Amino acid sequence: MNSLSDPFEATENERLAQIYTAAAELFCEKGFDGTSMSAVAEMVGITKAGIYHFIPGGKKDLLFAIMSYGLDRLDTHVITPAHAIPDAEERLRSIINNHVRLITSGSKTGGHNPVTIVVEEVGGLSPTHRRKIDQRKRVYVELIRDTLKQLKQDGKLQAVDETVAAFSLLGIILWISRWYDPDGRLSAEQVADEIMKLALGSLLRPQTQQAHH
Amino acid sequence: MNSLSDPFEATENERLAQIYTAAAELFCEKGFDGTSMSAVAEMVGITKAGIYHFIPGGKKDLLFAIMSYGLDRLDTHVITPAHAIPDAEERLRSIINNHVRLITSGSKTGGHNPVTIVVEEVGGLSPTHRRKIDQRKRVYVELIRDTLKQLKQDGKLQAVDETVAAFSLLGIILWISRWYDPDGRLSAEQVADEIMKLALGSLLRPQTQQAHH
DNA sequence: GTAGCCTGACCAACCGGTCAGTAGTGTGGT
DNA sequence: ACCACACTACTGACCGGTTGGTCAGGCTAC
Repeated sequence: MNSLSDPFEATENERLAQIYTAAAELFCEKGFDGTSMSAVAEMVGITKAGIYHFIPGGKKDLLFAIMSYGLDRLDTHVITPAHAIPDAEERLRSIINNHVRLITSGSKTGGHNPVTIVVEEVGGLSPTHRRKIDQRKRVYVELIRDTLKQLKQDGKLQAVDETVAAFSLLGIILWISRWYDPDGRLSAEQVADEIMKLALGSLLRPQTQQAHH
Repeated sequence: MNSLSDPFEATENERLAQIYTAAAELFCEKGFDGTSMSAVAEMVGITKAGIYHFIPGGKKDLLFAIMSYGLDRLDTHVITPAHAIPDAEERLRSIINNHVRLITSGSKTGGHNPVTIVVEEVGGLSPTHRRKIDQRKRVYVELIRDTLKQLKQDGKLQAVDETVAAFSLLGIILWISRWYDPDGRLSAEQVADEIMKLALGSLLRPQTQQAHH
């Protein structure tokens, strides 16, 4: 997707990784329009002109790169593992668990992570970039919806609309970053367990629910 | 709350109502920082200086007024009716139903409504205004959580954490405005029904669930 | 020497906000 | 009937400051 592979964790191109990390943090904190290039530069420790030496495309390309990275993380940690699971119920459990942990673990590393930025700030993208981002998001939604449809074919799904159920599940998960406090009463594991209980409780038919360890 | 009562529906002070409506639409569309005063003025049909004749407090006060109006709508359509219902299960049904309909009906009137703006853009407020908005939001969360606690005392609640459940319910509802299409396959009533099914399915214990007409 | 990294000075455009002034409208006095 | 006054609604010009972005050149390191 990006010309550079995983810029956030690169050991070479250290400056580039610093820029992406700083921009991601500031975009999450103050929003895309509320963050200036000078602010990003200051956090990295160089001049604004220095930023444009590494990011020739400017601010919009920065946003696109960060969103792409967030979706890359979703791909590797949630979507790809899910594709390897044939059983629908097991796949749904995997999706919920991995996505919740992706968000809660991200908020532990000093605030916000690039995974949550993808949701908002789509307006700051160029039409071409926006189409790419939107399509990747749609792929994820369809993964969830297809899993629910398969669950229905297996006779395990309650009498609910799959589309509404898929979006509701997404709403629960994406909302976590707004209220979860890693130093609070509940650990990330507890939150993941509770979300799992809630989601499966409303989706699976009672007789098919079974305890999981 | 505001020095002017319900500026969005006032027949007098027509210009003021126009300004609030235009600003709410633009803030939802492009974000607070992404919207300029000139843009608001242009949509209303007057000059930027003309805006400051009606909104002496400037941009921040505009945002605060719009958020307050959104919370006013939540108060009158969701919170106040809920307080009148002593039974916890019935009260929960009322909250879900009214809040979902408030959001779906709002998106029918030409895009976004001020109810959804309250969630984001809190960073644009002054500390004093932010405290007021945050406190009103907290009141609503506690209404839901208290209702769940009472449900637990009644023995109707499944074995779930009330806080996580309350936030998850909020996540489902607030996320609706991001995907609901009033011209789409599902009507507002159908969406409300589906959400109700999903939410109650994960919260109420099976033996206590009963069909509602 | 030359290639990559980075700076300081600079640019037009735009930001939120101010202000003097004006057109129109109604009011009161005579 | 007429004028003087006041008030509201609004404009156009303008302010200092900041924005995203550029560019010529300097400083290393190989």
